[in-house]
Amino acid sequence: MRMSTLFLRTLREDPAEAEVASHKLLVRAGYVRRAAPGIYTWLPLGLKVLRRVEAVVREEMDAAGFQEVHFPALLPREPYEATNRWTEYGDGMFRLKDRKGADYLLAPTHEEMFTLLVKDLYSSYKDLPLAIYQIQTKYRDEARPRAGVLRGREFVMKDSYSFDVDDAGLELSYEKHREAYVRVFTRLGLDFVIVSAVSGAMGGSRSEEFLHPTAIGEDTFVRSPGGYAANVEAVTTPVPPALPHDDAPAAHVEDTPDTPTIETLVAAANASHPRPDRPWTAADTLKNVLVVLRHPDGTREPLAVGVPGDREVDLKRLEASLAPAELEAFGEADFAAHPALVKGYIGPGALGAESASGIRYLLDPRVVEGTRWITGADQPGKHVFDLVAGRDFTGDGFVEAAEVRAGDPAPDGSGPLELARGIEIGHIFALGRRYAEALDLKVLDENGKQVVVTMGSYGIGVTRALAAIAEGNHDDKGLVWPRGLAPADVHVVATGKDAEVFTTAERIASQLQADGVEVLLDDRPKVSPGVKFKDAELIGVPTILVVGKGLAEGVVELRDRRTGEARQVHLAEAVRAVTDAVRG
RNA sequence: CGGGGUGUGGCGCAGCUUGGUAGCGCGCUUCGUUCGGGACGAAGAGGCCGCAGGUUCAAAUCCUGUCACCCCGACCA
Repeated sequence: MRMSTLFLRTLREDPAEAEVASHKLLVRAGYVRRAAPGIYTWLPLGLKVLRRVEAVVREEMDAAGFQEVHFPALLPREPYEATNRWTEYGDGMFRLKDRKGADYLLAPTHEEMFTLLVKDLYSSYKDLPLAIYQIQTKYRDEARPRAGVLRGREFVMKDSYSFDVDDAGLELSYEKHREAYVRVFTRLGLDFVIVSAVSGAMGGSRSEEFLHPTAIGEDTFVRSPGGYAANVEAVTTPVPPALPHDDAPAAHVEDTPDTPTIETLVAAANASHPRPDRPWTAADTLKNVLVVLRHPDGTREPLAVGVPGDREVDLKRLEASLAPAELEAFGEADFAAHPALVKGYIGPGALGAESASGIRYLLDPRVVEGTRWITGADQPGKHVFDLVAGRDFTGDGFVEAAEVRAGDPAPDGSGPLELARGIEIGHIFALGRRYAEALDLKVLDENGKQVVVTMGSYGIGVTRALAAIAEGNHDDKGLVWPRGLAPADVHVVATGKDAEVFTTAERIASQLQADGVEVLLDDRPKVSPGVKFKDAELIGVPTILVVGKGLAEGVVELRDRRTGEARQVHLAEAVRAVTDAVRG
C-alpha cells in the first residue's frame, strides 16, 4: 500500500460524537466512517485489520474441525415464526417487506437457518456430530448504538452451531467451542474472563460469556477470589437458612406518617418505635416494587417484587429472570386499576395471587422463613412491624431481582464478590432442543428411532473484538496494533526532498514485499516529515522504518511504535532488521 | 422509552443574549520558500446556517412546529 494513492484521510481532531478512545482513533486514523447511526463503512486500512481478525477466528474454527458456510443476511419470516422469535425478538430485529408485501428480516442471528439446513441435508445419527459456522454481517436494531463499531446496528459476527444426538455430545461440542474461543481471544491478545450467563432470548440451558474486562465495558460481571465469575444477571443469591420464629412478637401495625420512602421510614421507625438492641436499618425493611411484564404474545401482567429495603431492584436482573417477558413501568393507570395498592405503603397484605389485587408477588431469596420485616400496611401513613415471612405472609415464589453488590457472597461459597465491567466479545450457548423441536430436526438413531437433535450456538463479535483490541492498544499518539493484526507489518516512511530517499524506500519496500512482509509505504511527495511521523503514529503499524536524513551516512531508522525505541540500521541490514522485527 | 445536549463549507467550532452583506482553525487548490516532529507566505475554491411555517423593511439570530443526530440510563456479538 502506498500512502500517495491510499484512500485515506487522517483527521487532526477527534470527531465530535466519539467518546471512547477506540472510536475516536478508528475514525481519526481513517479506518472507518459513520454511514448511519450504528452503521459504519470500512475504509482500506480498517478492512485490512478486520480481515486479519477474521483470519484468526477462521483459522481457529477450521483447526477445531468446524466447517465454514455462508447464509444470506436477508431472510424470510417463516422460520422465525416457527420458533416464535419473529415476535419474541421484538424491536431489536430489522424487518422489511418485499414488493409482494411478504415479510423479511435482516438476520440478528441464524439459529433457524442453520437448523433448517441440517434438517434439509442430514437424517442419520451417523452424520453427527456436526459443527458449522459462518462469518456474517448481522443486524440488530439496537435501541442505542454506541461507541462506534463497538456496539453497532450492523456488525460482523462469527456464529457457529453444533448438532448432536445426545446431551453428552452437546457437552463435548460446547467444550470444543469453549476451547477454540480461548485460543481465538488469546491469539487476538484480548484479556478475557469467562462468566456464567443467562440464556435470555436464545433459550437453552447452559451459557457462558467471554468478557473483555475494561472500564468502558457495558456488561457488569462479578468474580470471587475462589474463581467464581458470572454476569450480574446470572448471579444467584445464596439462600440463608430459615430462622426460628416461635418467640417472635405478633405483627403490629404502627403509624408512620409521611414515610413513603425507605429512608424516611427508617428514620421514623427509630424515632417512634426503637428497637432495643440496635437501630433499625434499611435492611430491616421489605420494599415492594411493582412492574408490568409484557409477554411475547403482547399480554401485560402486573408483578410485585419484594426485596430488602437496602437494595435497589436491578431491572436488568429482574428482566433476565423473567425472560422472554419484557418489563414496563407500573404507571398511574395501573395504580388506578388496583385500588388496593397504596402508593408508598404497599405491603404483602395486598399482594399475591390470592390477594385482593391478585398481583403475582415474587420475593428476593433472602426473604426466607422466619425473617422479620417492617413493610407497608396498605394504608396511608402506616407500616406493619415484625411481619414474619412464612408466618404472616408468603410470596408466589422467589426471583433474582435485587442488585448485586461488591462484598456479596458468591453462590458457590468461594468468597466475596467484586464487581467489574467488561465488553462481551463472545457468548456460547448450550441451546438444547428448542430450535430442533420447533423446526422438527430429527435424525434416526442406531435403533432406528427418531430423536430430536440437540444444539449449541456460539458467537464471536468480530467487529466488536476489533474495537476492543483498539481500545486496549493505543496511547496518546494513536493506535498501536498488535503484530499480525495491524493493517501492515511495517510502515516505511520516506522523508526528505531528495529523490534518493524515495527510490531507496521503494527498493526496501519491494524487497520486503518479496519476502512476504506487508508494507505500508509513505511515499507522499511534498509532505513534511512531521506530518508523516504523526500519521504513522496515528495509524499504529507496530514497526516503522524511516528512510530520511540518515541516508547520507548509509543508515535508516527502525522504530518500535509501542515502546518508542529507535535505532539506526545500516542500509544493507535494513530489510533483515525489519524482517526480524516483524517475525519477532 | 426516560433524562441531557447539538444541528452553521469535508472536519472541529464561533456568531444567536442585543435581527442589518456568514466568520475562525484544520483540511482542499495554485505558486514560491521549507524538508527529522502536525512548516511559512501569497492567492483561491467551497456554506440556500437541519427542515417547514410565522413575525419583520430585514432572520443563522426572535416565535411555532417538525426532523435528525449525539451523550447518560433500561437491551445485546
